[in-house]
Amino acid sequence: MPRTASFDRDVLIANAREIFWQKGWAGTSMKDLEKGLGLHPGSFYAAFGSKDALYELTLDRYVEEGQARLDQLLHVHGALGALKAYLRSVVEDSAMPVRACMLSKTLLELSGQDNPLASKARQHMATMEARFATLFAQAQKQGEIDNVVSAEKRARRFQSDLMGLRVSAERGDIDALELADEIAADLDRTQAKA
Amino acid sequence: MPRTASFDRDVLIANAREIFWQKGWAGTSMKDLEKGLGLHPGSFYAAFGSKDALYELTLDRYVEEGQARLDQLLHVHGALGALKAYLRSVVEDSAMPVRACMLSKTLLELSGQDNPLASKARQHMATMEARFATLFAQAQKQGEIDNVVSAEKRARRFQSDLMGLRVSAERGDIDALELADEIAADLDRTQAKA
DNA sequence: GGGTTTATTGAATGATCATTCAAGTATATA
DNA sequence: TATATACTTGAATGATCATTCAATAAACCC
Repeated sequence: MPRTASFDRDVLIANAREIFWQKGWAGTSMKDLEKGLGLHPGSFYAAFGSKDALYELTLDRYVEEGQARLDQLLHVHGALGALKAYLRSVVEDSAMPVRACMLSKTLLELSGQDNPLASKARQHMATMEARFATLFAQAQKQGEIDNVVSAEKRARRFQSDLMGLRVSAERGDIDALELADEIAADLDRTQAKA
Repeated sequence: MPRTASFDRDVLIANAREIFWQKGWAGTSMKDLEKGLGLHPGSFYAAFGSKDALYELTLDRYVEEGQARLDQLLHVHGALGALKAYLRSVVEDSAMPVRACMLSKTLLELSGQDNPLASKARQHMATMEARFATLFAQAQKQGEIDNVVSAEKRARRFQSDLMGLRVSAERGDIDALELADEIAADLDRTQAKA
């Protein structure tokens, strides 16, 4: 029957994620993708349909990997430890091409233009937030932190701080690891109600 | 002598700031600017030189206005009160077309492409951070907050939290004002060393 | 190994991008 | 009112954008 494709779709999506993450949506041209993925237009469109469709796939992949990393940290450090370790990991992991969160980058670049990808980023943020809430609830249940403030509120604040940390890290002129540790240290403290 | 220009340059920069802030750098086309400013290409290039040059002007303007707003809040609420009020103001001010910080948007969109405007955003962030540090030092001097942690460190954390807050606010699906109050409440608490 | 089927190639498409510039127009002085 | 001077206009520029498609090449089944 037919000829088999010469590329590994999964690898291509991973490469595309790196390119999009670094250069942004508008900043990544088809030429960049063709060069980075080693694909000519015909193959590209046959495999992914469009630039936007591939971007969406990379966004999904990005979140899946974040969740997997969090699961792994949970297994090693427990709930509270995982949350703390996650803060460090996002600014110290040298495998990550960019410091800022890809969801934040997508949201900030595209929400003003009502691009559907911005909504997609919003949804993924909500998913991550829910994941954080589960971990906070677990930490509370195990007595690692108090339950003066609900796990949901803790999660929302955590994600906000996390995104701030990662924007700060993108600046490059400050000690992001120190900042991460400061945020992590706050997790231990009894939370005051706003 | 010559004919006088029919437009107010200051008003045009303010309009451009709004357009750029909302739609982003790549998301704003010359057509958008021509329409939004009521300027034809010739007039535009005579007045501003290039799209990038105007963007830089709007970035400067953006920071000037932020500083002015902070000065005003300082006069009304004092140092610590100004910092708290600033947190609220960035998410509740209906005159602001966008929630996310324009410096963050610029940095995240353009740092991956090594655009000089990203460096400009970085510089402005450092300027704002220094301004915050001055306010924290003042608050410490007046005994409004402890001095366990230096004003500079406080300022860095404050700006990080602020940027996180504003990215969160851009999502639109969470109560940003509540989040702002939570961050503000933390300013009163004795700061633990990381 | 021939035929079928699908992957690959790369030129072509039309749109839009930022920018330029020559021609036309209005104003302020003299 | 005449003229000099600068502003305004909008068509034209060449580059680059994402995407399409007809032609070519390769691999699998019979």
